Amino acid sequence: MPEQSSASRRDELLSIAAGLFAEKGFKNTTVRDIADAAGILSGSLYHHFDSKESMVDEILRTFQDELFAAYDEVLASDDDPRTKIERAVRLSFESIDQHPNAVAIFQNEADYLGGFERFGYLAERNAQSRNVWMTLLTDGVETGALRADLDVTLTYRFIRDTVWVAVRWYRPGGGLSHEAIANQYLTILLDGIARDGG
Amino acid sequence: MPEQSSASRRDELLSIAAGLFAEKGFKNTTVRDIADAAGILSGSLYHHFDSKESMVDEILRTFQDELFAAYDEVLASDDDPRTKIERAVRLSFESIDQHPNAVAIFQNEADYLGGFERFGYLAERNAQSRNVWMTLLTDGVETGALRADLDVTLTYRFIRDTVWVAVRWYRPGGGLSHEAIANQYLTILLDGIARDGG
DNA sequence: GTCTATAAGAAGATAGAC
DNA sequence: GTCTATCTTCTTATAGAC
Repeated sequence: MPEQSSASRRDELLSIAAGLFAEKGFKNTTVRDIADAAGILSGSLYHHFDSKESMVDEILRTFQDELFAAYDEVLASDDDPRTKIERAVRLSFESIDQHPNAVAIFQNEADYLGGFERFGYLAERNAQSRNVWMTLLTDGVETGALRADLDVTLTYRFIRDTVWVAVRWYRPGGGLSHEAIANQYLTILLDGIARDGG
Repeated sequence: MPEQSSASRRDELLSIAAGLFAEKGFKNTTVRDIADAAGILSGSLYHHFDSKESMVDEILRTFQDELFAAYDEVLASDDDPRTKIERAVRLSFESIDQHPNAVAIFQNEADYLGGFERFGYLAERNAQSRNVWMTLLTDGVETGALRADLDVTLTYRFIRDTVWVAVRWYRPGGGLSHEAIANQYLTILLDGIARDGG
């Protein structure tokens, strides 16, 4: 099965590239870096991919397709608003656990890459994410699960940034599981760090 | 006064470079980009600076010297632990307001640049920041101002990341002052977003 | 699927004139 | 303090052999 073998090699190279892009940044990673890490010469990469750009494009698209499918599942469920928010937070940390490189690349490069036509879908996904969270939070306030005086827009940005920034220090397989981090995060987010009644 | 005029021009160029580094990233900004924005040719930049690297170095050093002087002042004060934490948070948002470009550059590039000997001081400053916050939070727990069961290390990373990430969307002079953001942030952080008693 | 060889352009930096 | 002119190196990408 030549196609399957070819596909595996593609995935392997993509995984190597993702690790380097995440660690050093897209621009700081040369095609020679990727080829070296894969044990081949830089020209050989072009048998598998059109360009360095198309590599990062494929990494980001694959990751985002999966992530937003998961968000859609939460939105479509009939859980109560607070449970939906918790689920959305948990699946985000799970995503950091499963695809740390893709998350890191997205966090570090999306702003810059999004300015190019080829990566316009990054801005669309950003708007889609905003819709998901604004819906969850607005429902939370309307049903009384969240404080009535909550600034929903500010809270959306707060959650978005604070969840995904964990990719900077979280290491899969380390002492702290993504479930434990999600629990701690939800505790801080939903109950605050001030002493009860303090 | 040739020195003063020279110094202003230096600062002007540094400010232009900082804006580009913050917007596009260090590696994505060429010396030609900087020169174009300043209305001169790229070669002329080297009358003022040794290299592109020395420009970002000066930007980051200046910013960090000021920031850590402010932290030291809070630490040395005789405010109670909760007030110190609030002050540290407020001065961080003020720093984002005053030096948004330097903060953005630090957030985006410190991890990568810190790997080079020349930028080793970035790792030192990182450790120093950790010490500041661990001290503030440990004091907070010991005096009963913060929950006794708080994971201090996790909370430190949480505060560090959540405060500085605001540089991604905060715009000085916009509808929201840095003081207002600090207040909202402290409300979420210290009281949580859950309904009282919910 | 990888290698050899190389083209084409971009980027950081320099020397000396003005 | 800036410009002209240019060097060198790095980087992406290509063509064709194996």
